[in-house]
Amino acid sequence: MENTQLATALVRLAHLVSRVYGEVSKEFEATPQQIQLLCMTLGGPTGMSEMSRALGLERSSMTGLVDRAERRGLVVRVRDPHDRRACGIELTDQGRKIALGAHSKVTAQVEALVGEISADDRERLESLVMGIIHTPRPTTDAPLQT
Amino acid sequence: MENTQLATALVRLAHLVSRVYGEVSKEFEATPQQIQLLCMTLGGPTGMSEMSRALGLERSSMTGLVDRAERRGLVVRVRDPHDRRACGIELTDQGRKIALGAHSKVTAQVEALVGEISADDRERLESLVMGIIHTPRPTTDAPLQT
DNA sequence: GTACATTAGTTCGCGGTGCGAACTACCGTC
DNA sequence: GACGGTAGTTCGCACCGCGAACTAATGTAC
Repeated sequence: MENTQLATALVRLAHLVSRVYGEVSKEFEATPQQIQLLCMTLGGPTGMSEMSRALGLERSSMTGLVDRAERRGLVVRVRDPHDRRACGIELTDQGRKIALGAHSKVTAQVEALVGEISADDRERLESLVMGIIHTPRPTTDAPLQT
Repeated sequence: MENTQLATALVRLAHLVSRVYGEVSKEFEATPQQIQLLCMTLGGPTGMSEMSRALGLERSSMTGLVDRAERRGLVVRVRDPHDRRACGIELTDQGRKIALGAHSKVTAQVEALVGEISADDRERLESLVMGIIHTPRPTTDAPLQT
């Protein structure tokens, strides 16, 4: 039987990263999903459909998430000049501030999770994980930004 | 400035693992949190407090999660013979069946995420990730089972 | 140009989820 | 026995995600 310890370890690691999101979002009086949305929007206005694919959400869930973020003054919907059906999601000043701050915190705390490892180990780990996340997959999952 | 690519890569990996949970839980007509609860309970009856710590949830959230799982016939609450305040959570036959099935599926799909890597790389990755998850932390986070 | 298929996003109903305050029952310590 | 602490629950609230059904708009074939 194949060794399943790697899979179990990756699940636990994922859980630790989730907890980082939980803690950081509390600091910014937001929810993990809101922080995820804001960080993803740092790269510039993005369409609802593209974001829902990237986040693995149904379109209706995306609508709700953006509604709540908009209601808090963190994002605004902007018209797509080329497609009247579509709209882009853009950060407000407050949203951008929170996105940048949360991004830094999440990064710092995930780095803290990794802890003190040698430069060789670090490079190897990064290379292996990058290999995993960049492997093409059948389902559409656009690269997720933090 | 320190390289943040590792942190970003780990966040993306965590997201991929979350999506695995999402997909597997749909197959078993459950939610990711319910699957997480059931898998954790495979190791035998566990107290609410211990589980809430392991899952990073408030006690009231644990109560709700167990309520819903119990209502679905997946777990039962059992009295603690030594402490009338406490109760243990135990899997029903149906719950155990789902837990075992989901655990296999999650493991297989996380393995599929990892993909084809050399035995050396695989061993190295496992070692590095195990190092991360077993590093002691200030907050109590009991080891999480899948 | 028109008809049809498809896409983008929204609305609605539903159930699940998580938090925190406040509470009760119980245990441990002095 | 009194008191502090623990285990778990209740309650109110807001957030979250899904899927069916819908409208508006775009793209494609004829």
